[in-house]
Formats: sequence, C-alpha cells, structure tokens
Amino acid sequence: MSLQPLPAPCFDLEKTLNSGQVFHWVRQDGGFAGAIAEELAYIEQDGRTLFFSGADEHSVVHYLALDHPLDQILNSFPDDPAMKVATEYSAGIRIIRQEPWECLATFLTSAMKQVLHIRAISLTIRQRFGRLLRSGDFCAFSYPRPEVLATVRLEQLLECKLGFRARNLLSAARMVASGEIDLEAIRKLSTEEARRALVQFPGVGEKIANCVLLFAYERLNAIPIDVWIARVLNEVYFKGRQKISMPELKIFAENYFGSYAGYAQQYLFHHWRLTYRKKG
DNA sequence: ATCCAGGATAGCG
DNA sequence: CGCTATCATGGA
Repeated sequence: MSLQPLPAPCFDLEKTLNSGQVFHWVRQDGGFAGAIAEELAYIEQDGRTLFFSGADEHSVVHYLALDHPLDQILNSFPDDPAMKVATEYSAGIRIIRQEPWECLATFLTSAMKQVLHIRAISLTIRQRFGRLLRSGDFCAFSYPRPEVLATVRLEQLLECKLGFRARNLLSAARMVASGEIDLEAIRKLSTEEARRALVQFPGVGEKIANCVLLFAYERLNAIPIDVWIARVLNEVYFKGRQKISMPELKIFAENYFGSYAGYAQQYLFHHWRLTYRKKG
C-alpha cells in the first residue's frame, strides 16, 4: 500500500501515542497501526515527516492535532526547572483529539490500573466487541459503539478483566445509547457545564472527567490530577511543606500552569512516569 | 509476599 | 470538609 507524506514539525509520533492518552496503537513495520474512530490508519514517522495510509489526510491531521500552536503552548508553560526538564523529555507530544465515547469508556476502565493494563483492557474490548478494520497488510479494531456495549452481558465484560469497572462501563454505555446523556451535545457546553454532565456517569469523578475534557473535548486547560501529577506537585512544588489537600492542589495547578495546563500536565506525566525511581 | 496502579464513592467524625 | 475502607486485577 502506498504511503502518503505529511509534514509534521514539532511532533513525536511514538511519544504521543505512548504517553497515556490513547491506548490501542500497535507497532508494525516501523510505525503504528490503529483506528481513528472507525477508520483504519497506519502511520510512521521519519524526522519531520509522517507517512500514512488508510485514513484520509484531514483525519490524521485533526486526530494528531498537528494544527495546535505548539510554540504558543510551550511558551505558556511556567518557567521552572521541573517544567523545563519535562518539556525537553516530552518534546513533540501533542494532546490528540479522540472520539468522546471511546475516550470516556477507556478512561472509565483506567481507575487504579497501570497504563500497560489499561492498554490490555482496551485491546481486548476492541477485539471482542469492536469492528475489524482491514486493508492490505494492516488491520485494527474500532472501539465498540455504546449501542453495542449496551447490549452485552456483565459477565462478558468481566471476562475482559475489568473487575469492578465493568458495571460502570455497562451503565455508561446504556446511558449514552438510550440518549440519557448526549456526548455530542456536551461538546457545545462550557467546560464547567461539561464537567458537571460527565460526572453523572457512575465511575466518573473529577479526574476522569478532566481526562475526557482534555483528550476528547479540546479543553486544553483541563488538568487531570492523578497519582503521578499529585506526586509531582508534592515533590516539586510543595517540597518541604506538608499536608497539601487535594482541593488545594487543584486550585494551585489550575492557576500555576495556565491556559494550557492540560498540555503541561501531559508533559510532566510522561516525564515522571518514565523516569521516576523511589530513590531519586 | 506485599505494595501499588492515570479513582470513585459511601460512610464516618 | 477531611479522612478511610472498599471495590478487582496484575505487574513490579
């Protein structure tokens, strides 16, 4: 299959796809095969150029957020040592644009799971309930639509090793499929209204809601605070002090990291997750 | 073996 | 509000 070139400065495909925002891309032939919503795509990178096949160009550009103003985003980061190191380490990561249901469902299964296992669960659910997309030597599975998951039995989800998250995923699928909550309508809401809508799903609290706001609804100031970000804040920005409550951490983070707090968070997350060792 | 993982939630003082 | 136990499962 012929590969189509695409200029992609200030972009790192491997880091972006493996930074814990999306979990289903599979290495193949020096690149990655996966699904962009219901479209099969194969993408590889050579320096400042991407080569892709399957999906159309607009889908790839939009999904990978190649139109984001990276210079402006990087300039918005606070000027401190931890941020500087993370920015170098995570250079080229972009906050990609995921389909809302697929993003919500994936992060519903992320509670108290390591990135590796979130990935395993995502791939299993896709293989068992999604659509097989095939073209030439490449194939991938789409994430099952809510209408599909709404009809599966709880036991089938438990077989995917979801544990206590199975009930939440099933409930969410039914709430979307029935029209009780309209994920496309949420796109038009203010960030605060959207957050209030998202936490109506069982199993979705402020952290997962912020993941969906950031990774699916383009709210680049939304900042999910997980165990890693809390660790960064406590060990870097509140070193020496004690007892910083979660509400205080949130207020600090939103103010300190600014209008692209979600981006800053993703750079810190990627850096710390891959370099952190307990003894320094 | 013991602890922890991109949390949420109910129950408690 | 702030703290804690609990919820499955697997990797380190």
